[in-house]
Amino acid sequence: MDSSDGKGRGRPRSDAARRAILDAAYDLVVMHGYAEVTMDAIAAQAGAGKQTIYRWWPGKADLVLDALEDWAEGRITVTETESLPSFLHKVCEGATRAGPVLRSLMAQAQFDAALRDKVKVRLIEPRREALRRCLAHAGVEPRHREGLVYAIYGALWYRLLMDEPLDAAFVRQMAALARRG
Amino acid sequence: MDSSDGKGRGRPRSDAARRAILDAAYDLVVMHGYAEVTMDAIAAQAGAGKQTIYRWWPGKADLVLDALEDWAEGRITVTETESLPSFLHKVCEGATRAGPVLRSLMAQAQFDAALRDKVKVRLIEPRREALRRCLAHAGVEPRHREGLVYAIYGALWYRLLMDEPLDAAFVRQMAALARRG
DNA sequence: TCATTTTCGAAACTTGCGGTCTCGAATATA
DNA sequence: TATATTCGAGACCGCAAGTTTCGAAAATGA
Repeated sequence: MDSSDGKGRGRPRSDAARRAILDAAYDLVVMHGYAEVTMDAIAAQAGAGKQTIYRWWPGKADLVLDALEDWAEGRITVTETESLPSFLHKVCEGATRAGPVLRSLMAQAQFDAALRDKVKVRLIEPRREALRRCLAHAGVEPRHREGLVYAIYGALWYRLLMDEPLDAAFVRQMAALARRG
Repeated sequence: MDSSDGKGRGRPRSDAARRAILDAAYDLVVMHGYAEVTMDAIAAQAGAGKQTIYRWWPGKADLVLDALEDWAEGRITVTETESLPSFLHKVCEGATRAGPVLRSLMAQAQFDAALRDKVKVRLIEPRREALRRCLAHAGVEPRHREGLVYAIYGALWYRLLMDEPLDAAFVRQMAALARRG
């Protein structure tokens, strides 16, 4: 995304097209899976030309990353003072809904170091930070927090990637892991 | 791999070609990364025809999975009575060495349910079982074991996929997680 | 008002790679 | 020696990512 809102001379960018493309990308990937969704299909679904996509996004993966963030916007309502089980429940719910998108992004990131950095900065790190605050608020000792962050988000991704459900049992398991100590 | 050692009539399968292909696949992927390695390159490096590859493996991903297992054979010498830190150290070492192969397999598995099942059965599950036994031997209470299996292997994969090192600090972190309780 | 600039949707085109097909030579059995 | 199957090699196909081209639309500015 290159806003370039610099008010040039020509026809301004169509924000409607931008929205349509983001929505089409997110919806199609959730429905059919990343690999099955072609750029032509996204363009067609959005009623846009492919060039309009490639002018603003460098490729499929970056588009889907933006689409995911756009979708998650506002939906991530983690209040500061939230119990760990409640936090985990919300995170698991969101991750399940956006599952196909998350998985495909993580997968593509393995073939593309630049994308991997973006995923890390924009998806991974902010959520780690949120969990750290939650653990702090839950009274977990500082020296145990970092290990728990890796254990919890690690297990979450591991299960997501291996098609194992992020259900209530899993939430209890992780909450129990944090509690003892 | 379809052994088909049924002693048919024609020319027998060249085991030298099989070995050369597996070695070429593993080496090339470790060196250059999965996405950069083409089937033509593997065939050329192995001095084999592409048809010889496709006769015995259904596709690139399955070939690489076999190549990984072939490489790991014998290298996984987890003795029954091993301390958890020692176990983790060995696992991290192996995972680091085979890192590019592991990552690409996990990535490809996100686009291919059949491959995902194979990875789970042949890579994931056996190692979970080994860790379970190790935790049992270390005296971890049964009700905590399953959560720890997910936490530890989850964190390991999470770090592997996010390019974070599986170093001594990580081993200590996970060992500490298992110890408290 | 009208030239200029930039975007738009649409579609043809290029490229690269996974995978298939074909071929003659090699190597086994019966 | 006839048959069957593999071998290496390379031409070939199909599909999707990404590029280029085109005429129309929508903004600026003189």
